Amino acid sequence: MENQSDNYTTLSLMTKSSSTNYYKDADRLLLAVDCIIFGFDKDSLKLLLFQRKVAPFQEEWSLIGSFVKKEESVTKAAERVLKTHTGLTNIFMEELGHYGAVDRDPGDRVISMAHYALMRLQEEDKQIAEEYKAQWFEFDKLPDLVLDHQQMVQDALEKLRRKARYRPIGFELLPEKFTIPQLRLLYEVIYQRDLDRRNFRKKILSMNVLEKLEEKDKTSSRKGAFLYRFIPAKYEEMVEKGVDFVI
Amino acid sequence: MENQSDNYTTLSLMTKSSSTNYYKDADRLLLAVDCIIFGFDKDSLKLLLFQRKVAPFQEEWSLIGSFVKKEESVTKAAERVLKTHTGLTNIFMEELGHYGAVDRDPGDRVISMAHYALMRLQEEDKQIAEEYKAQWFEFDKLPDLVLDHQQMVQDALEKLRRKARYRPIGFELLPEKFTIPQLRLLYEVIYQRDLDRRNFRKKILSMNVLEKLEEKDKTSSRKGAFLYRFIPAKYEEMVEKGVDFVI
DNA sequence: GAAATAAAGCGTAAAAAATACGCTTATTAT
DNA sequence: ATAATAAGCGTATTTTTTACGCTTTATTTC
Repeated sequence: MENQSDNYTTLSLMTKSSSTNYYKDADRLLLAVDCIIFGFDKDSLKLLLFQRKVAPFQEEWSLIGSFVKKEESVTKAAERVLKTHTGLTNIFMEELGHYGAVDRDPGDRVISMAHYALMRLQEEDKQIAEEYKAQWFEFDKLPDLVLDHQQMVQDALEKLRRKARYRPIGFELLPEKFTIPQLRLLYEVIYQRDLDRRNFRKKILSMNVLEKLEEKDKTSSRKGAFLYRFIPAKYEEMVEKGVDFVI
Repeated sequence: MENQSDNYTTLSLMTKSSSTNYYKDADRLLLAVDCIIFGFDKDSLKLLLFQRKVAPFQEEWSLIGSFVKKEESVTKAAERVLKTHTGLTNIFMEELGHYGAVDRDPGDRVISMAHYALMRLQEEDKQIAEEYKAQWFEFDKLPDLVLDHQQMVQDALEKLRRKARYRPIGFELLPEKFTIPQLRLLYEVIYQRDLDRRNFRKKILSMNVLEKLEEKDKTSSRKGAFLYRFIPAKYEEMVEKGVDFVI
């Protein structure tokens, strides 16, 4: 399926379009995807990193990434990267933007399409990461990263903040069932500021996108807090009505 | 400066990184930039298109675009495209996103980095466009476009709307001096809905980012309306103070 | 040159949303 | 049984948004 040839001309002859040979004068470049993977674990934001396997900068900390192959879409490449390093699919992932400076990678001219993803973290995920030689870092204690990955991480956090304000992506970072205080804590971590306990509850409940369950979670308080579930259909309904989701 | 070789191996040997030959197994792809250029002319939104010069789809209507060259950044490529087709530089331009489906271009595997740009339109610009074989179309009377360009245009309009709501990019579409009613009309065109004359004025003036001039513009009413100028420094001040720009 | 016209511009009131914060409730540790 | 603690509820206050009447300034028409 994947073509391992490193000779472009040969490869070109093997594709359907080569016969007409349009665009033959254009430069051919290396295109990569890099993924900024956010994880949320109880009360802190984490980032998935791994030690680069190839030179240059071998063994240094890096975002997970790969080159885009000729026969896969950029999106598919990003999904492949995620699967390769976490074993997971069906994770919320979105384009962040391109990083295309000529000299961003001393190894060669490489343009990277950065993507960011959100996932809920549980013990099993940490073990899985280790299996795949990746590691979760506290967001505010990151090591130095290769190339322009530091910049990507910073841009991704900004995008996450902006996006989370107007779209219900925060739920991607929580387990299916969560309490209102947990949800609030998540937003406090993302925005790095306190949110009023009572007003936050009022606001989120007034949007009518949560279903209250009978169970309580008692791991973080004596009284315990009721569990809720996010109902995507109700969110759609809300959008239809023209009401905004704003936190 | 530009390398015209279509043989990757040869080209590779000529670059600084080829000696170490990192990444030699990765596929090399064609990367393009396409630009969605919005123009605003008195009271209507327009889009710049041109007739494609190369096969396939030669002579059909297309966004302006080009392949990214090995020795230029993606951003520089987008600026080059704009300059080539309008003669203009220093135009507000921003990344829209990538279009990377494997079969999006039957000519070859091409990934496109779409960018959108905003510009004020005056008579001279229309003539310039003609010189460059480009043409301004009313936004709601666009011809069929090649490839996935229709999708790009639709996505760009959505991004423009979202962005214009929270960032002062609307000013990019107006002449340096403009009246409040003109500014309102622009937003009405972008959002396709009426905005209350009096409330709009109140809101925009309360932000304190405009400087009132002594001159009046009398082209669109008997009474005439005072001209204003957008002061970027005041906008920065506003951002510093933590006040939001929201229309 | 007076009257009619039309958009620009100003102001005020009502409605809705955001914020601040006191008080009650449920549970557990002592 | 009581103290402690976070969850949850309610109410008052402030701020923002929306609706819309009225005045002003210049032009066109008669």
